[in-house]
Amino acid sequence: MDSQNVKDTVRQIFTEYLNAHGHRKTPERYAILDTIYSIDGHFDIDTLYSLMADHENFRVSRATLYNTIILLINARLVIKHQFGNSSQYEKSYNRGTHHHMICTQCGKVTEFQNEDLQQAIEQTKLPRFSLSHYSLYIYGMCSKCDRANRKKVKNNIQKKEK
Amino acid sequence: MDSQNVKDTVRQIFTEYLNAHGHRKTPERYAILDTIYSIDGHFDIDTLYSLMADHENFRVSRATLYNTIILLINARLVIKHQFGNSSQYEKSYNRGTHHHMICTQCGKVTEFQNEDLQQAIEQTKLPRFSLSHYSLYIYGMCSKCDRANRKKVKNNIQKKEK
DNA sequence: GTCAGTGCAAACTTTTTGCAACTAC
DNA sequence: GTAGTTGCAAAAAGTTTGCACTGAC
Repeated sequence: MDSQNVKDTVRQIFTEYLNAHGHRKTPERYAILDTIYSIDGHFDIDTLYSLMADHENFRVSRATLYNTIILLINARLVIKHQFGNSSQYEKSYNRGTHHHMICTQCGKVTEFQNEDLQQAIEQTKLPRFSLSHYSLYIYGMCSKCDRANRKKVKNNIQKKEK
Repeated sequence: MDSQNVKDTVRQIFTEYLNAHGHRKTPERYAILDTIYSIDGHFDIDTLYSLMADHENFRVSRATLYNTIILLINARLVIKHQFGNSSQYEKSYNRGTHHHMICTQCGKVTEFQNEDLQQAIEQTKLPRFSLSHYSLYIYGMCSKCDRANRKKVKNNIQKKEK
């Protein structure tokens, strides 16, 4: 499915959602949806705000962004993550399942895919719970920070032995 | 392992960590570690702050709590979660690995264990990354909300048919 | 015309930071 | 003694809220 096709489809899904819930179909809402579906990977409210002002030439307030994102989450068109300080979001329609590695030192987030892992999670029997979606966050140290840390520890041990 | 034993062990691990990284062994840090290992389940900074003031009779500033928690996370004695608005923490030593189911309706967080799932995640090869811990958050609907929802939908349909 | 939705600014919450005082080493 | 830590208060960062105005229905 190409990018324009996806945008059309999600716009339609959103329209149905808005109708079903008695919400108004404002230009702001569609502009936000469009912008989000132009972004690859994660974004936060601030990034979205800048993107809309700069590229879409459609200024919306942060309050509206927060309001609209909640609708989009409920319509299952956006998912919310919470690593680092600010909430991160990403489009969810037509996007391959992926997991996240988060470096506890530098905060860098890397995505990776793994079919076996995905299957294992999705096939798990859950006690009295119906799964809608999930997030797997793997914390640890990226190779860069790991190297820096080893060096530091080594130095401290040497210092002590003097 | 009984509770006091665990506390002694984690204190020792922390001491080693502090030594290795050239940090000082202050009474505040050990008091915080002790308090955390007296808590079952999740807690946030504010709860920890109150607990220390009320029960331990050891007042530490929030700034120190934030600072120390970072050390404890790096020492792998505490893990951090981010559901809801504020960060949630929990002790991690000698605590069974568990996953989280979060109800998107009522926000209730339930823990569950699953050996197969745990193995599948831990045995996954990660590209240029050393795992320290991970969090699996499964979103969906708990049985209670699910029932309430079905009822509601049923009522709406009946109402419509009148 | 009405009321949901928007923009703006203020309020609020959580976390970080700068600085003086303190203390572990 | 001195540099890492602490406490405090101020600031920053992210999000929510109240209110007047706008525009979708």
